[in-house]
Amino acid sequence: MHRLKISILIIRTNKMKNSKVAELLKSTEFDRIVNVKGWVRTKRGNNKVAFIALNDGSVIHNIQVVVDVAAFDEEMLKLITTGAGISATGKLVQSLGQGQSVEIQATEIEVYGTADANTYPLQKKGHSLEFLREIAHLRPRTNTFGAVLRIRHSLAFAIHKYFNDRGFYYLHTPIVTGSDAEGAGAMFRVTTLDALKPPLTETGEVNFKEDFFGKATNLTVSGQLEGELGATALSLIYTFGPTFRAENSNTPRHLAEFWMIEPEMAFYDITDNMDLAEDFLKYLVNYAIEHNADDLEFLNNMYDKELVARLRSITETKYERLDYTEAIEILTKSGKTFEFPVFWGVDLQSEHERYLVEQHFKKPVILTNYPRDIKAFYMKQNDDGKTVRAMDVLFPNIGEIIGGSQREEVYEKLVSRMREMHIPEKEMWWYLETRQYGTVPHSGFGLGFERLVLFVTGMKNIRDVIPFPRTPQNAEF
RNA sequence: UCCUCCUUAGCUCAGUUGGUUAGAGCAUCUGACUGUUAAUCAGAGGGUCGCUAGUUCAAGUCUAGCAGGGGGAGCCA
Repeated sequence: MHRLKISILIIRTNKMKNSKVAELLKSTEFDRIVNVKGWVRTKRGNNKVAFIALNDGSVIHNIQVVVDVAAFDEEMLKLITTGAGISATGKLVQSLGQGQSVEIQATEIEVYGTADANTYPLQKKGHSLEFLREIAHLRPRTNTFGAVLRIRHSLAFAIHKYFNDRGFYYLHTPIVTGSDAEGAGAMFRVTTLDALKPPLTETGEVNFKEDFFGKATNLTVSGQLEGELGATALSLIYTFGPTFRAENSNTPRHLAEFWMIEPEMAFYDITDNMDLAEDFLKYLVNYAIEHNADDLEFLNNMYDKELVARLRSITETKYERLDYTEAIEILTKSGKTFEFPVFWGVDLQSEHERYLVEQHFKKPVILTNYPRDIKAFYMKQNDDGKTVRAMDVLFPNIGEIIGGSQREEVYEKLVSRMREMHIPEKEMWWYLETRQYGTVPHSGFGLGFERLVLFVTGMKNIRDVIPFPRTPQNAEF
């Protein structure tokens, strides 16, 4: 009986509740024994007392673990270097030193895993974002990437919350698609055929009838067309999933694999669409300001002194809405010489968009009614015969953050546009049937998730706002 | 894909008109120090100067090719 009691006690001690750093730093319940587990950021001190800055990713701040050197095994303490994974138990007290409000006076420390200081690449200071990109498996352990990843999570959660609270349904559109008519860029082929000797047809072409799906398939470049199928049944839907583009784009704003949010709304016209886009963006930015204040403050101090002010202004200002035609007038009258000449009918270049947003209006701009020849086949045609009800939301620093439109719901108009643009009607029979049976006005848009995260974090390169970026010639990790 | 820049210690970077033994801070190791805040102080170890070829008496430095990376552009989200 006696023994049993002792063993139960031991088990209870070992299973003491682990507290997250975030929760301990906020606590005012002092003089209790707590346990915290995490990774060592730095250790400093002298031969009497050592201070361990411990981080577990729950918050950007570290908790200070105070170690009475005499009370611990010297060899064990030597194992505690930057990067080591440890568990520390001790009394939570108000800090005796400056710089932090609480600290833990350690009574017990367990080292789970060491990090050899001679080879561990992360140090206390001085890492470039370029270097960190090459060690993407370890960079989540840095302050910067901790902050970015927590903000990324918040925004993803806020997207679901925003739509759920407003009666939208999350629709899972396919990742593998047999339709190559989406027209949004080069696609990645999905196949189980032998790359060296694929089965051939009588005319010598690859015979995709023998492929897994019995036809040529690719990774999706957009969930929009399937999204429209959902919206013409559930009224309000959104998609939020990975998207793949095989473009050879090497820029700080492009990824081959990225995440996209695509709401699609029945009975919405282009104005409803713009209202939703503006309200949505303001909500998301505001959500981050409210829920990620510590992380934003860190990024503001380290990378971009105007970050928080810029985020605030985006939530407070009314976005400028104007026609493409008016934008062209502003640009031609601006007196500025652009690298790419401006005239009615051209697609706006980055330099033009940047001028409108950053210099002329100094706030986000929503452009509408673009020339139909530079926009997709499914956009609602205006009565002038020249323009379509497209809308692009342009943001400072990153340019186009949202692209959308009211959709063409009139069967005849849609078909004639498809013929003009050589979109294969036969393959798109299912899309066309939404216009044959109970067609209604509807609208939607696409938001590039990483571009949103880029804007909110103030990072400069899109490869730094996704854990494991996929870009041309790079699919490491 | 086009234009342009970069590559020197584990990391961040200096390195003059080509010239003897390539430097600093941080990190590491040793020592000192009773509460540190990127701790501090003293000392030590650490380099095929991205790779290959060339020019030259002599190349980290000049030239070419290749590799990796950055920035700008296009395509777009």
